Amino acid sequence: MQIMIDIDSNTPMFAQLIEQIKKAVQTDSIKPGDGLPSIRQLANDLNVNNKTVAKAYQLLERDNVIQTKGYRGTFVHPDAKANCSFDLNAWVFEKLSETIETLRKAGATDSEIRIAFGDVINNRTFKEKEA
Amino acid sequence: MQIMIDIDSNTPMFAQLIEQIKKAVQTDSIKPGDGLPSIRQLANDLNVNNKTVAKAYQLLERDNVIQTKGYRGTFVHPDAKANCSFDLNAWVFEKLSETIETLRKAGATDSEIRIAFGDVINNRTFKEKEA
DNA sequence: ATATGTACCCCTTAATCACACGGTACATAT
DNA sequence: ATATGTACCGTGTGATTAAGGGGTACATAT
Repeated sequence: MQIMIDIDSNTPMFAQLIEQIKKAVQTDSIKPGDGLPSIRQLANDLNVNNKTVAKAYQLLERDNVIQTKGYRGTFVHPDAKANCSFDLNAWVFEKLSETIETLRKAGATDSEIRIAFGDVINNRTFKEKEA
Repeated sequence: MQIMIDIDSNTPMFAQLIEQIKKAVQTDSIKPGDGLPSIRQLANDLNVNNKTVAKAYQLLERDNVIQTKGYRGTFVHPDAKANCSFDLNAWVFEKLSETIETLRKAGATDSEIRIAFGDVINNRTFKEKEA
């Protein structure tokens, strides 16, 4: 498995990592149980920050594509191939599309929608905007 | 009907205008058919920009609280009092809360949700991020 | 000692946005 | 002429964010 990172790409580096590792799983380039390079090592090889690799690994583990076993390292998840096919971000995109379409049809301004969205995601209860 | 604007308030000026006009309707301080000050005049009285007043008026008209009759001026909507009770922004807030809660429970990161939201509301089709 | 994932603290960069303002112009009708 | 709502061009300010980096530390186990 070889990973290439394009610094000048429009897609962020951690996303490139996720893409390529998923592709490696889908093409059987790496199989369940295989060990992945450690965060520090991969970061060093690619000349990126540890946190960038760690971010990619965390998201991959959340999606059950890889598994981290503490001090023992990181491994490909048993059901990696199946879990690769589900794209959480695509699903999030769809759900938000539906909701926003509803709000727009109700006459809400994009600006209003954006503000309400910001309030919700920052756990600001409605109309409670302090100084 | 008297309107007061607090420049230093945390709530934007156009929102203050909406609040006070709605309150004036709810307290029968102004009644359906009554004429409202013109945009330019109210802006001048309050020492704010025309566009700030215009924005408030447009939102009030969308919510059927007031009615603009072109060159004849702006008037209180026949069903103003009833339409005042419905707060579109509160409804938008609720709808977004439900959706975001669903997404969070599915494991989506707030950052991921924010990015997807930005893509949707800017009419960027999924994963089509050009340079 | 060494390596593992992980969790904090800090920072810079570029981008986006709400809010408000300024000006200019238009068709409408008085 | 004058006033109405409306639409378009622009400006600037302050806030928020993603992405990435730098550093330091921890418990775990070899």
